[in-house]
Amino acid sequence: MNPTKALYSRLSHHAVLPDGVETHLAGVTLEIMHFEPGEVVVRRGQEASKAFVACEGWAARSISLSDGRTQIVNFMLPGDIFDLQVFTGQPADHTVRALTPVKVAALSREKVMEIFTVSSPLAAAMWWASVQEEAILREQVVRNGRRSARERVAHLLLELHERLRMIGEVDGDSFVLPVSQSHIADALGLSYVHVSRVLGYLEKSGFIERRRSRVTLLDRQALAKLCDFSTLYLTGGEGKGRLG
Amino acid sequence: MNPTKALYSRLSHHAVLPDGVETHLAGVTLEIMHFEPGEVVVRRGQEASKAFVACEGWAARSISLSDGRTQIVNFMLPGDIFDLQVFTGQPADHTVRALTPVKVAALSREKVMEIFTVSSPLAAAMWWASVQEEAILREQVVRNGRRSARERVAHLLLELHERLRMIGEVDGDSFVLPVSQSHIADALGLSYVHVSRVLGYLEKSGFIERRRSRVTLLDRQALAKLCDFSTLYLTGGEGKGRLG
DNA sequence: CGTGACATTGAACAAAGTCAAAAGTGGTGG
DNA sequence: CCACCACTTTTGACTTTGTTCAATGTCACG
Repeated sequence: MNPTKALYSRLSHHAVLPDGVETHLAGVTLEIMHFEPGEVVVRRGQEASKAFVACEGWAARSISLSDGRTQIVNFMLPGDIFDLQVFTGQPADHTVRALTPVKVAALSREKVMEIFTVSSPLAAAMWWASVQEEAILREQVVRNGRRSARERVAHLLLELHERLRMIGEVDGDSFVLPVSQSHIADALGLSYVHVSRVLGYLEKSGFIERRRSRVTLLDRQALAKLCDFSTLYLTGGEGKGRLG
Repeated sequence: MNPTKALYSRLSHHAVLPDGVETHLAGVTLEIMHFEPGEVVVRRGQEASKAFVACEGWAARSISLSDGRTQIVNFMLPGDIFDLQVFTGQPADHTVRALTPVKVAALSREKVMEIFTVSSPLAAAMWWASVQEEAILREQVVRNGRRSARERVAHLLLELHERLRMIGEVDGDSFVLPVSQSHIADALGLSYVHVSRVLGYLEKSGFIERRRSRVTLLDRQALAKLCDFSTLYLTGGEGKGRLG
């Protein structure tokens, strides 16, 4: 996906962006970078010098304990903006790693400033993106803290479906889940063995279907009920948010 | 605590704030609000119209499932700035509730804009605060996702100690923990019964001491080792972060 | 004193983890 | 095309961790 397009489609999904923004965006030159699965985009401890816009592929932000236990804090999908902390020049507290072949657009500190200067609606849109990212993070806390394994898996599937829907990467109720069960386990704070069991259960019970890495949600309603899923945190209510 | 002072001391702890900022801050009129324990500061679903600076007392941001299970997403201490999402005018995805008698300063959308306009270092400082809040949130995900009950409790105690230290509310290695074990349980994704057991264990093993609501960390080193605690996410490295 | 909220403790139970082995899956090179 | 490789997924047996239920204790405060 074209980086301008990825960013624009993501921002415009919830924000009423005024005309001309797309042009502003197009005017910002971006440095494109590629990463293969497993490669590190941002390393914990390194001072942040760039922000990123994901264009293609999946990446994960993770934090590891010294004994090797790893928690994936969130998945990053095309259109996601991350590491806007660039302003503070602090070392990253997390590592970002490509899960599939990934294309990202890098934004230097100056570029980000330029965006903020050039277009205040755009600045607001980035603020919006950061607010949404935090909401996703909060929901992740609830998911790992208060939901059972079944609920966690169902909830994650629904979240991913919704987020992918926003960027046009779903085919009806089905989408490609290009990560191993072990990654899902690291995101949900479970063992990969248990994730396998739960996915098996969801499939046998008719909630989902799996073919290769493609997942189909056979009954979104039932799944949502199973895990008390609400899209509030993703969409910010039914309508589009105001900006500016 | 004086709201200007709370905000200033919090911001200055990690940011090199230029002279004059304190004056700018003092110039911003703030609306002070009080809440008693249990009272709601921000209700889930309500459109955000104000941001807040906590001045005195503890509050908690929480999200509940429809069957009553509750997750405290984070504790809010004096100096914390929250709900800066005010810009987007979205409904809150969470509820903020006072845990002790609380004093907060409310900032209307216009006030926040004013702060951003009046002082760009101050704007940067607020950005910094929001970056730190996100880091705390990420660590919360790791804590609930990949740490054992013992580790979670120890980790939370160390985090609170550090955060309280930054605002001058510790007495050496001891501090007041003005919340019930049931609140701690809701923050850590555990049952309150188990929190009681773990605190009992930590006390019997000589890691901590409890007297009324005061906790003393008898061996911070050992506690930190027990739960793999690092202050990186709170302090952003050893030195002060750059801003602006 | 008595009351209500909070904390502790024990026993039975359930959920998820660990360990180990077998069975797919997909990619590569002969 | 097939054999081989590494990786991922599945499955079973067993263990561990934390929950639930219920009773008992403690403490501040009227």
